[in-house]
Amino acid sequence: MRSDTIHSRNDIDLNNSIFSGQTFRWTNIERDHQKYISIIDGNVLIVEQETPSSLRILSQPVQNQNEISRDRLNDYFSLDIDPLECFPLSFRTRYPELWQLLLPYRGIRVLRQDAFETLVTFMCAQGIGMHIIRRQIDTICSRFGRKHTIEVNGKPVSFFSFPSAETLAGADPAELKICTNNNCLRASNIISAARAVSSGSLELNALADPSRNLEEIRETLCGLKGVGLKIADCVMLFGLHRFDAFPVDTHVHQYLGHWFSLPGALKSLSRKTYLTLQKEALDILSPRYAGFAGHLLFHCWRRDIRHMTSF
DNA sequence: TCCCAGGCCCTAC
DNA sequence: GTAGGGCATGGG
Repeated sequence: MRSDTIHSRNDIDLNNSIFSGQTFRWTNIERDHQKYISIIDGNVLIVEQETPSSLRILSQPVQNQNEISRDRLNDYFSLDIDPLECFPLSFRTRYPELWQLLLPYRGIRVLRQDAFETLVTFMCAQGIGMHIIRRQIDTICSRFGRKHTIEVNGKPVSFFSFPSAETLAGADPAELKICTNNNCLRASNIISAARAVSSGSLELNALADPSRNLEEIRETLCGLKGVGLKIADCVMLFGLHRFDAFPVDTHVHQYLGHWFSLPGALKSLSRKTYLTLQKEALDILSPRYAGFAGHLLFHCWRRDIRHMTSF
């Protein structure tokens, strides 16, 4: 297994940052040592904290694929981005108390994840708690993904990769329903989305072109059954690596009212309210990094104000 | 028991 | 255009 170390200008806290919610595919295998495992680009990766600003990564390619490069890891963990610089000076001066509250969250990264995996993940995240979402993804992987067993400190550890679009396109709806919290409609929608991707009628790679217009991408994604504004924005932020995409979920809806007193936050989150709130948020945050900044606000809100511990 | 959790969609008005 | 209910389950 190859070992590598990647560094960041900022502190990185694995337990409190990278894995705090934006991905459901990293699993803690050694809580005492903060050791996590996942599969990225056909490589089994084990990540642990080396120093406050560096990660030690053990990687092993699966199925004779090439080893993952250091550049790719820096890209995946978005170490090219300084989270605090995602907030404009106007924000820092206008909201000094909130700014102080955000400083401990400087280690939070928005991972540049796989688009299809992100799409399915957020299709599983409708109106239910974080632990059920994680359970759904775990079950999808264990039933439809490929099993990999590697050795960690002399002990075998088994892990499942996320299934391909082709695999989910051919999934039995009754079996997928077991994975989607018994929700038939959700299972059916995921199969439809997988068929769109595997048949080529939905080209996620083309949507990842950074020169493309956000609204145009969102319109395409919203053409899928079971995908609305929020899920489309999450796919753009986490799966298409568009840090300018700003999803408004129930928590964002709440903090936009609490911290910024946006009048739209008092209304229910209809399509119209969603778009209004999003536009108003972009006036407060830097448009280029609104989604990245929003992710720090999201976790700060959940942990410091709502005192939620799950992620 | 009740409310809400990283929503979406359909119906009634 | 907006409000309300269904989908589903579990934790606080």
